[in-house]
Amino acid sequence: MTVVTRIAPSPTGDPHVGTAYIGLFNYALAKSHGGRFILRVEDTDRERYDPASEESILDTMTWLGLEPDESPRRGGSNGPYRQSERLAIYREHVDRLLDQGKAYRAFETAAELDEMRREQKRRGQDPGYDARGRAVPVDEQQRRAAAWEPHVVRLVTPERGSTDFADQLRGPISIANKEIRDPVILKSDGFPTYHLANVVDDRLMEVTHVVRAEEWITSTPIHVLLYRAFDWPLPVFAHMPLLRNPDKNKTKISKRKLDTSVDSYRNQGIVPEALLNFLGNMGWSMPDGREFFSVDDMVAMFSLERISLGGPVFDLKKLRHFNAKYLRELLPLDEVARRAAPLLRAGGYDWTEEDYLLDVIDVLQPRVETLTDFVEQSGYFFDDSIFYDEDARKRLAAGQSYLEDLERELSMLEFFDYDSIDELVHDYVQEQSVGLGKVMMPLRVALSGRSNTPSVIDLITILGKQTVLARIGRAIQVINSGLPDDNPQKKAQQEAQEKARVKAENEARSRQKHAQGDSQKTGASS
RNA sequence: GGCCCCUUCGACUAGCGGUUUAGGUCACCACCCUUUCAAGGUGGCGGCACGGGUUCGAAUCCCGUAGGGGUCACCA
Repeated sequence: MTVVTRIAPSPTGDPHVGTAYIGLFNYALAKSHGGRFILRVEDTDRERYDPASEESILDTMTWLGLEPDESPRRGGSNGPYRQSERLAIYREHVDRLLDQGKAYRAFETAAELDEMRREQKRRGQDPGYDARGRAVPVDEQQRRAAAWEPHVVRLVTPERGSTDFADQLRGPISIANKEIRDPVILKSDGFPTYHLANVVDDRLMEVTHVVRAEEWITSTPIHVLLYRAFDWPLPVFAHMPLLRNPDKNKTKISKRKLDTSVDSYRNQGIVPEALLNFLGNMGWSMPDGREFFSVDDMVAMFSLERISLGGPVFDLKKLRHFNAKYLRELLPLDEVARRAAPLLRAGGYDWTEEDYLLDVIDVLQPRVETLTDFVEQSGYFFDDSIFYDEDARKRLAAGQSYLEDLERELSMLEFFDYDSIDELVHDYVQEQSVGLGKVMMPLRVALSGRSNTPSVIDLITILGKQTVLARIGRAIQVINSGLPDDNPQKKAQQEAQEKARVKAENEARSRQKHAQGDSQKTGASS
């Protein structure tokens, strides 16, 4: 028997990490059995429907690499894969139940139902539909329906006993039938509810394993009853633990308390491999204890038995750690560069030599956690207008003589490669008999404007002779143009002037760049 | 509140009756490395919710309690 799994997202907003999570496990289960993985769009709620959402959910699955074998985009033999296009199918199935007396039309208005619940509450009863609609004779139901009286269709459920099913992860689950009470299966707008559409579609799409979030456990008896009403065999049910907020009580993951948008993580520079690996460790573990693994690795080793049931907290720090691991170890350098490039371009940076980019990425790699960190930390590699703040100026001033010496010595250096530079600088430091830091820090600041960067020798090597000399020269100018003194007004004025100058330069550069054409810009993914 | 599910370090987890003085990872702390910041290395802190059973033996099995979550819609 072919294993068929599915995810059934509702297009009601941004692609949700929960969808990615459940998608990953459905994908892994199907693929580990050589089966199929389906994506079906559950757009039966016309109130919350968001037309942009479906596209973005589909795009996100592609970005993640969890390509469905069948979907609205890809099609398939059991389509359509959008529930709003399957209304006739649901209608037909509802009619079957109606004909067999397994369902009935109910005509209560919303106000009536509200009143019923109020009354139940007043009496201290649990609120719930009291099956009053069953009392309406079938011919009357038909007559009123024919007269276009608004109504829903409800499933007849047993009043006594219990509905039992097996959860693959939790064992037998039994829920008393009095908890169920004739649920609506067809809404008055002619759209099915989740329960009906879900069961019918899973059956017609040959789904064998229903892997979904824990929150569905209590409505599973409705689905079981529907399968029985249609005389269909049950699929395997497996209810995954719910991802949790990092709050005190670990409540169900929610937009209010956590960023739940996959797109948002994507825009923050999280790579799909890391997100998936992180998610794969939520409630699941490799038999050999490996924590870093690809989706393919997961597929190779997957089994439902290794799922643990405690609700895992979605820990941003751990996600970032996984991402950092991918960025600096697991992904090859050129791949990291390939992914960072569009973000850098979007940030207004440019370069001509591919090797230059690789060098920059290479030295920055150990100090980034996300792709966007590359943009934040690499400005001085692409932008000559270094801004020296007060702290920087102090550091420059402290090393003025070293800068002057080194400018001269570097200008005379014939071979401007790492080893030569390294030798030159170290010789100089020895000559002067000062601490390395006393020389390196002013140099670092002169070249980058900041006090934390990769190794200074790397900086010099990558930036190249011309740029290095120019920057040291300008730094010396800055020192000579006036040390920051104790006059705060003057200081503020200086800084404002300097900032304005840098800003103007940046704008000029960016205008130039736009004018040159930006057909390659791909950074602003949405 | 009724019903259902869950419960190993702050977080993610390994463990499926004896190999356990409960292992790993993140976070945190310390040290090492070091021209800064990182990265990396070493070490540390820290847990089987509680109470009963079953058993020669329980984190592992059973019951209860507590705690947490979910669900009770013409939303999925």
